Amino acid sequence: MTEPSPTSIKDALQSTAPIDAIQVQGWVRTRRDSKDFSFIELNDGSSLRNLQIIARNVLRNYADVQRLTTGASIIVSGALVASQGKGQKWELVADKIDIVGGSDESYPLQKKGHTPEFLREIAHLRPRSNLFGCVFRVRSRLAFAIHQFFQERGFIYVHTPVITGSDCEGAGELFRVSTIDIKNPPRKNGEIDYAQDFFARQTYLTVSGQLEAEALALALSKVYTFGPTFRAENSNTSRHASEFWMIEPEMAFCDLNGNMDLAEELVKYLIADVRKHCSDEMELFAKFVDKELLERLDFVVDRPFQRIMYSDAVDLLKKSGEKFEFPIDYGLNLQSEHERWLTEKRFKCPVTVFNFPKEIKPFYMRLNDDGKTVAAMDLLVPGIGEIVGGSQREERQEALEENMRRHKMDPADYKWYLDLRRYGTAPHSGFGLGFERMLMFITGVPNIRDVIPFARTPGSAEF
RNA sequence: UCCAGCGUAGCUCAGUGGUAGAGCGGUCGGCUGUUAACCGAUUGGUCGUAGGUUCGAAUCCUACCGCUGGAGCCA
Repeated sequence: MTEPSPTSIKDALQSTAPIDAIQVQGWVRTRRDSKDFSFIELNDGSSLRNLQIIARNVLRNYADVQRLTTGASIIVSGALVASQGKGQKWELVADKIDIVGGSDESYPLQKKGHTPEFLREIAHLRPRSNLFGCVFRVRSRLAFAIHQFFQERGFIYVHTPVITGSDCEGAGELFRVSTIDIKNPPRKNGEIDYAQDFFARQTYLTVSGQLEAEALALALSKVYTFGPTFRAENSNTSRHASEFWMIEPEMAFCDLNGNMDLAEELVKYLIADVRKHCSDEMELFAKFVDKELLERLDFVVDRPFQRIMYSDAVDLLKKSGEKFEFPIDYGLNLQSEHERWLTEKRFKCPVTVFNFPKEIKPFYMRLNDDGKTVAAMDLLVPGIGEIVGGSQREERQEALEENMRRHKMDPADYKWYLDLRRYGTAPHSGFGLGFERMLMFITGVPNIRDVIPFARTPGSAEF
C-alpha cells in the first residue's frame, strides 16, 4: 500500500477543494474528547495555524490516540473535508494515526500562555510555541528579503572572514581565537608567543566585515555581507547579544547621501516585505506583543525618515526643555534618552543623524571639509535606538593615515587597507544593519534573546 | 560593569514574624462537533542557595547565585 506523500499543514489549510487521501505530520498542540471521537489540534511549524484532526473511535489504536498528550508527534492519513464546526475551513478525518513520539504530563508547554522569560529557559522547546514559531518564520523571511533586496539591485553577496587578525576595528571587545594550551602557553621573553599559535599571530572572531568588504567593493562596485558577528562586551541589555548577525553593504562611488538613501530604502523594503508575506505572524505580534505595532510599521513605510545633522540634533535637544539625566553638548555622544526623545517625541519616526564630531567616531570615517566632523550616520528607530550605523569611508590615503595616527594606530599594521587608497581609490560608503534589531523592530519583540533561537549573552551559552 | 527590583506548586502570582494558599495546568470522572470547551473531584512545595537574628523565619539581616528593567558600550 502506498501512502500519499506528506502535505504541509500550511498547504492543506490553503486547499481549494476536498482531498480524499492526504497525509500530514506534526506535533499535537491540544486534544479534546467528544462522544465518539477526539479532536486533535496538529501543528507542523509550516504556519501559525493548526489543522484539526478528527480521530473517530473506529480507529484501531483509538485507545492510544485518546492517551495522546500535548507535545506528541504523529503522522495522520485521511480525508481533508469541509469542517462542520466553526473556526476552521478544513479538517482532516483520520483513517490512520501513527504515534511517532509520545509525550507526557511533564511536557512544559501547557495550553495556558507562558511568559517569554520562562520559554527562554526551554529554548529547545519554545519553537513549538505560537510566539516563537512566528518569530522564527519571520526571521527566515527577513533573511530572504535581505538577499532579495540586494540581489534585485545588483549587489554581490560576499563572504568576509569570521576569524580576523585585525584587532582595532573600533567596535568593542573581541573573542580570542587560539589553539594555545592556556595552562601552558609557549613563551618568549616572558610574554605569550603567539607566533606559535595556529595562525602564527593573534586572531579573533570578527566584530565587522567592513574593512574586507571595502576591498571587495573597490572591485565589484556594490557588495554586501550577511553573516555572524561577535562582541565580547559585557553588555547586559535587551538589545545586545554576544553573537548576532549583521548586514553590511558597501558601495564604491557612493557618498553619504547615497548611503543614507540606501539604508532608508532597505528598512522600508524589509518592513513591507514581511508585512506582505507574514500576515498571520504579524497579526499575532500585534495582538499579543505590541498593540501599536502595525500602525507604527505602516507609518514608517509611508513617511520619509527625518534627517538631521548632529549639531542640529544637539541644538534641538538643548532647546527641548526636557530634563535629561545625562548632559547634552556638542562633542558628546547622544545618550539613549536623547535618541529616544528624537525618535519617539520630537519626530515620532525613524531619524537619521549625520555628520558627527570626528572625536567620537572611528578612524575609517571620511573627514568633512569643515575639518571637524566626519561623514557618519546613525539611523535611529523608536523603541530600539540605533539600528544602522554607517559612514562614507576615508578614501584619501594621507587623510586616512592621519586619522590612524590620531587614533593611536600604526598605519604599518594596515598596509593592505591603505593599498586600497594607493591603487585606484574611489569614494565609497557603507553601513551595518543589525539583523536581530531589525527583527525586533518588525516583530515588536522587546528582547533580543527572543528573536535568536539560541542566544549567547554574557554568562549564558546553554543549549 | 553600575543602579533598581524580583526569586513561594509544572506556569502566573498572593501570603510582611506564629498550622504554606489561589488561579491555570496535570490526573480521574461526567457532558459534549469541540476549538484557551464546560461541570465535579483530585494532585501538587527543601518558600533560589548558604549562613545569621529569634522561643519561632517564606517574612528580618549578610553573602552568593539566577532572572528582569534601566544605564554604559554598540548593531
